[in-house]
Amino acid sequence: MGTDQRDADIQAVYNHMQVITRRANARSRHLAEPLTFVEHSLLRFIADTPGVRAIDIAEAFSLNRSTVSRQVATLIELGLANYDETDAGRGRVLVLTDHGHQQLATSAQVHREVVTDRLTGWSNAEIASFAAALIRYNDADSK
Amino acid sequence: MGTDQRDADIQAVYNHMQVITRRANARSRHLAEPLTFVEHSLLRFIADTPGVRAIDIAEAFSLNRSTVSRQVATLIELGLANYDETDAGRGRVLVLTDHGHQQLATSAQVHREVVTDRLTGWSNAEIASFAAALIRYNDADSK
DNA sequence: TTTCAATGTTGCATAATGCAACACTGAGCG
DNA sequence: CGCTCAGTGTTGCATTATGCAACATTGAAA
Repeated sequence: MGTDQRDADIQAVYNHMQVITRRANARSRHLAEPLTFVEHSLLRFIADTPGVRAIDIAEAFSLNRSTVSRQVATLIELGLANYDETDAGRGRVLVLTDHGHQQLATSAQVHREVVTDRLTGWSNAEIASFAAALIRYNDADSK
Repeated sequence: MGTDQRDADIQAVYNHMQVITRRANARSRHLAEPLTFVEHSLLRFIADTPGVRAIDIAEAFSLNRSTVSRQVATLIELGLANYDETDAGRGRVLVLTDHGHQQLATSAQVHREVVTDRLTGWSNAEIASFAAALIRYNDADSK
């Protein structure tokens, strides 16, 4: 009995993550706030990962090098990122420009507000618990 | 102070959902199990929504009619869905074929197993709570 | 019965992606 | 100290998902 319920709950987890993904994709096609979904993801990863190179992004996102190469070229064209000229070593290290940091902060705020609306009526503890579960879930995939 | 923590947790919720979306997209590009991400989503929506027409799918998924038209054509070519010939009325009602039901069940099982692995070490109560939070979160978006 | 709005389809364009071939460069070896 | 090669990045070409707009179809209502 406990097992059946557990399986049902696991199925629900998958189904609702699928819905989240579908809706996130749909939203990202229509509104490209200050930043595209791809741009936001990349900037955040660069900001959070000191010494990161294009190849690292490709691995982290399961994308082809060529795809990342083009996306990074776009970020640089937009003045959001740049190569760390002070760096020596294999490959080229990416860093955010001031503009990049600023745009990322703005974009994050926009999205945080959307999520805030959707979490109306949730207690602080419920949100904290939800965030913790999401983090735990993602950590399990990083292994 | 509670507010700061709440904001931080909300930001974490967004960030980790972004990761989930990114990874789901990446996985769906590489492995198309028995079914593609799009196919699985569509079949599940058709299965769960009696009397559904292509236009309903377009609205639910925020896709253009033309896109859905082509995707549905693919499902029919693959023998996964069909028009309900017994139906009269505006538009054409979609139903799953036996093969469609079967493939959806198989695909759901595959994904449930993946999720099961990632939820190793979680108690039944923790999973139930996570599923409930995801459902609650998605419901808030349907309004 | 006729008309029209709702629904579905198709031609054309765009964006994201993969693959493969090529170009560049630093690390380590002789 | 210079050479070679593996690691990294770029570019040409193809594919897929998507949107838009024009067109086709069809049931609902006058």
